[in-house]
Amino acid sequence: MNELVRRGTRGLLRDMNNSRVLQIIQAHGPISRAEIAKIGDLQPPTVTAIVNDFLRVDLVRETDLVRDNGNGSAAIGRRPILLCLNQTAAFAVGVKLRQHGMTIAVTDLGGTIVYRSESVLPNHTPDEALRFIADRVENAIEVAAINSTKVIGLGIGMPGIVDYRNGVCCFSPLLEWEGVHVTSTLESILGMPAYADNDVNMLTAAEIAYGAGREVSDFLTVTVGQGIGLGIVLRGEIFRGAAGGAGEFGHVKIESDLLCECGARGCLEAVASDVGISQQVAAAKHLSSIDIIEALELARAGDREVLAIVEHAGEVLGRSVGNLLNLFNPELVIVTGEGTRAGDLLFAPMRRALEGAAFGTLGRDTHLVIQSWGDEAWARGAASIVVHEMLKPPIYEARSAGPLVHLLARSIHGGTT
Amino acid sequence: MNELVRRGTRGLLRDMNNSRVLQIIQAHGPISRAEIAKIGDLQPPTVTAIVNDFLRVDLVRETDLVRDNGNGSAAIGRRPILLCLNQTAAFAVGVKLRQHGMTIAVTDLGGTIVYRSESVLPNHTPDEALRFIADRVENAIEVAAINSTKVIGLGIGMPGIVDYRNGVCCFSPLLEWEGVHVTSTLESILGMPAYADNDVNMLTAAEIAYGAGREVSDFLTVTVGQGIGLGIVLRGEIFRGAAGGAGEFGHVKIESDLLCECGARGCLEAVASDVGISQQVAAAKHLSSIDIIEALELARAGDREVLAIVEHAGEVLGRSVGNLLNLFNPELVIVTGEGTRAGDLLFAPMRRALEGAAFGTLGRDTHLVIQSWGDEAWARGAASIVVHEMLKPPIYEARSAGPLVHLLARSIHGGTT
DNA sequence: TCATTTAGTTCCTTAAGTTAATTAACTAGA
DNA sequence: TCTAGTTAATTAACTTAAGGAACTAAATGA
Repeated sequence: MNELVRRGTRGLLRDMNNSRVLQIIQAHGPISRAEIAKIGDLQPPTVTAIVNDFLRVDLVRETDLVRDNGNGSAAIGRRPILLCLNQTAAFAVGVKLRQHGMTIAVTDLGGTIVYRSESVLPNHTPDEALRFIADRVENAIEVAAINSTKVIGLGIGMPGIVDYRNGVCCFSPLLEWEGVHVTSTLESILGMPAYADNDVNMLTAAEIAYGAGREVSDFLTVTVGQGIGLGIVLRGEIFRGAAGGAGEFGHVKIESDLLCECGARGCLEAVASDVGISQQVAAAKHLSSIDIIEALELARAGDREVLAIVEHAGEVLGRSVGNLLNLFNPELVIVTGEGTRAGDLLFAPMRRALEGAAFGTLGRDTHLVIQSWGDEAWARGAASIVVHEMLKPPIYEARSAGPLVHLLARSIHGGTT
Repeated sequence: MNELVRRGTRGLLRDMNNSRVLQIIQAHGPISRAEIAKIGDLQPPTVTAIVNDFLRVDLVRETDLVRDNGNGSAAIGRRPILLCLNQTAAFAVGVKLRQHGMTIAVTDLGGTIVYRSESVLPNHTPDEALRFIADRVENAIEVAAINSTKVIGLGIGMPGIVDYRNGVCCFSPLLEWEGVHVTSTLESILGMPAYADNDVNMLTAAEIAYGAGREVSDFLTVTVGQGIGLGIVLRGEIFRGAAGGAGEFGHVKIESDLLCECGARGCLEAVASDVGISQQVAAAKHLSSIDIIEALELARAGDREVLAIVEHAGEVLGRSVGNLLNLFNPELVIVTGEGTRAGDLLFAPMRRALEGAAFGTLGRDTHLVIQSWGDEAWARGAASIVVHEMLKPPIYEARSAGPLVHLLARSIHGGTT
């Protein structure tokens, strides 16, 4: 039934508690050992031992911040030594692939981008493309002047269906990739753990690590832009489905005859994405094409025909998201992507339709966050998947030792520079 | 982020390996210790120690079955001692609540029903109803002549939204329950672990334990009958959503004006459930009502009008299930419930619509099983949730010690009867 | 100065996986 | 029939990491 769970080995205990302590330090800012023990339900000696490992690797640092009770009165007893994550103890590389280009970002553990580059992705075979990517990554690390032993891994996001567990790009029409073994190739060239994922999941990972999903264990990320995507977070983990194709939300079918880019008719994407809306507007206005921004200006200017199209898009989107609530019952839905610039034009009808479609009180009980769009989110997201892999409880079997194990193991030999 | 994972305590290792070994014995039939060690990636001494615990409690028994290589030629070396689960070492009680009645079933670990009873559920307050249920359960155990120390727990399924983790029935229109603390009440009366769940999830649990989902880690159970329900299995675990309301599939909205029993318009249930179909047929034939069986007979007799209604129901159902494939990407979809008696009348158009709605090759890659309907499935399912709780890896924090821990702990004091 | 309180460490114990050696039970060939 | 070879299962010694008690450190306040 569940052969994926790790067996009970001695190392598992330490791995789990390592992750537990590190996660607490990361989440609860400067914090004392005693407080960690309390929050994590661990024994003080265990915390001491684990923290010592982290201090040795310089992953965690002691601050000389003096305790303050808030009300100004100093508390009794020995002052705690506050610990915080050393954000620059390690770095992660994020790669976002597009149809003809790629963005590379190097971030520290806090998600701060320390280096960024754009490249044109030459039109080669998958294998050549991967070699090119690896070359650009090596170059980025060099130019960013980062000690390569401090790089804990590479996250790479791409459009299409990706088998995360095995690191294989199953099917990507835009890249024209099918069954490409992404991570194994990159790992063997670069010598660091690599993680490949669908691009929407990269964004979702950023939400888990730094965004609105930070405090929430079950939420959905809906991306509206050129296409419509969905990231699913269950129990604090990104859910990817049996073979990695979960969340093809844009190709959910609704009652409509509009032709989608995927070749099918009636996809949500064909009605409610930026591309879908502008195509509908172009057809209505008898134009060969129209930019989404111009289309929205027409709507804002009060063009009834265009308004109706956008409103309908909002309704359809709202109903589809409402159906998601029925299925997933999340605490939170984050809507993001370039499409958020449509604002209330799209989201007022969306909210209405959403409450109508959700079962019982689900529509009112679920928080909805419309998040304005930052272009750097993709890049941070790709890197944050690596950080996330480092922090998550190592409960399931993995292809290889995770970033944290690597980091701790390395400096047993290497010393503490 | 993920405070739900258990901390790394010494007992965790043994708990995890206990579960691992027991699961292997349960799944792989009569099996030797050596083979368990191989499959489970455990050391032989660990297996021996764990198996000894199980033998002491009589949960597992040694058989004198002689090894046979299949080709008749006896193998070299010492013959393995084959182990198998003692199905009657423990019993679980399952309760299925309906609007005005309840079914109680007592099963052994293999899911064999050893006792079964029906009761009318008197129309009382939730608290009185729970007392009544507890009374009937105690009676059932007594009449079934089972040593009460061998009863490992109670599973109770009900229509509506149930918070499984906290054992609370949040909202059940049929029972007129809202915020009822089911398990804590039953546990305190009966003195055994209790688990409350949505009724569809009970069926799904049965599929995991004994059905088509036995070998599959990600699948969906779609129940078609009076209503339409959905059970979601991810990584071998039933997924219940943030507050237990995941899987309100019957109230997913489609393009339709039909009024659903829930008060909303356009629910899938209003179009494609038994009730929905017969209501549509009744309206078309200008009858006040018609039985679903008669309606299907009309269709089989060739009534074009009725055929169109059933066909449309199948299409809508297929499109909705196809959308589920896009979202969950399961390996398998099991369709079950009374509605399966409609046969190809409903499922031929369903299959067609399904393939059209699923993205890319998802429709062809996913197995679809239409499962004929056994009435005892609900009852077995409720009990099997307890068995499932006993077998599953104890990775997450639980309200109290699970059934396996209970069983092993009890007979340290009690001896091995 | 000294009792009190909270933080953090040290040392010993204990549970449970790990390893290697040992015993058990069997087959096949000389 | 004896012996070498092989697989199964157990035993005993070892190791790791959590658990717990005692102890040191550092602060407050009378």
